[in-house]
Amino acid sequence: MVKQQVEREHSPSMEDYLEAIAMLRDANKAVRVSQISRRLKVRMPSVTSALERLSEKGLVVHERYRYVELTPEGEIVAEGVVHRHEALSCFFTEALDIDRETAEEDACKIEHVISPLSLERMIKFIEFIQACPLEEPNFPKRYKYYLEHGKLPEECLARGLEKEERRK
Amino acid sequence: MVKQQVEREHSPSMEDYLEAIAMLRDANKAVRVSQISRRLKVRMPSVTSALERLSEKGLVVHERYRYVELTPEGEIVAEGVVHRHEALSCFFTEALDIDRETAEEDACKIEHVISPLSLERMIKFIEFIQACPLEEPNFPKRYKYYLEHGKLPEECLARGLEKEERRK
DNA sequence: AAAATTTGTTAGCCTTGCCTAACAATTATA
DNA sequence: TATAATTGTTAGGCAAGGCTAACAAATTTT
Repeated sequence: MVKQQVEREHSPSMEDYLEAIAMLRDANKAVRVSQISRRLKVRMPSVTSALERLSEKGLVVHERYRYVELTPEGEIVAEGVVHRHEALSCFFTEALDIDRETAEEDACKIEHVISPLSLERMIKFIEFIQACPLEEPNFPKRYKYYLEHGKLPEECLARGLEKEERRK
Repeated sequence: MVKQQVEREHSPSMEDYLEAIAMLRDANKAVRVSQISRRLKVRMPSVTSALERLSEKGLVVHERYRYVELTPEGEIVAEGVVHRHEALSCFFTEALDIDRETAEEDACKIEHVISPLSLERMIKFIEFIQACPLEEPNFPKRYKYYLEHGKLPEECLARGLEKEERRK
């Protein structure tokens, strides 16, 4: 709790709309009110009014009854959201071994509130475990073993103990 | 982002109030409107009206001009929030090596949206790295080295290569 | 091209959750 | 104990962001 110093530029809701628009466009779908509505599971009038608010902020262009487009600035914001989303969902699946669906759901929520630092660290973390593939059992394997058995694999403990012994 | 199937029981705001009440009480401070107001950085009338909403849901007891208390049910909800908060802030500091302040801020936001599964995995993850202390350089050290130098420590790579060699 | 369907908008309502201003109760102080 | 200071409440406002109902434009079908 305790409020953050700097208020976020855009609300979670606005970020969701921008993200949805960017992703529909990237999927080569016409970006229409109905598409956004379906994707975000809100009714069309909610989309219309959201687009109005986004227009006022200069983030989208939308003529009545026509397609929706991002402005260059909207593009930048959307890109940021998508990037956070992808990093988070990757972290959840790769680092924490969470199923894709849950990972996506959590990413959708957390992308709106996570700090740049924490996000950066999650990305570094993924890099880190990907840089460890030579060790056997490597990081993800050991972690999965721990998830399943509640302890580290034998050989891993053994290796640790060896070192302990040697130290004496 | 695609809505979650199950709507959260209580809003982030309500959870913040419950958490604040529990923590003030645990700090042996009188739980008064003014205290909550200070802690959450909202004005007193906002607290009064929030308490009214919480009363209606049977989560707090609050007589006009008097102290605030949690009901048994409010207690359970508050406990859940505090638990999520602590697990998250621990994960950020211990696993990702993030400074306490940022960790707290992020925990405050994410505690309201994270799924039970992801939370559980973060907890397991902390257990996992704490179960690795025998290896040298151990997990947190290697991770910190990676953060600072952008690569794994020499000896770590060397060990990996040895194994590669042996395999040939 | 007329009719039917789909899509989009407008108007208007509702809840949440914050705010300020004004007032009331409580507590502390002279 | 009377007054001052603090604390809390009430009343009322406002923005965000959702909704439905009714209507209008666009598109598709006949």
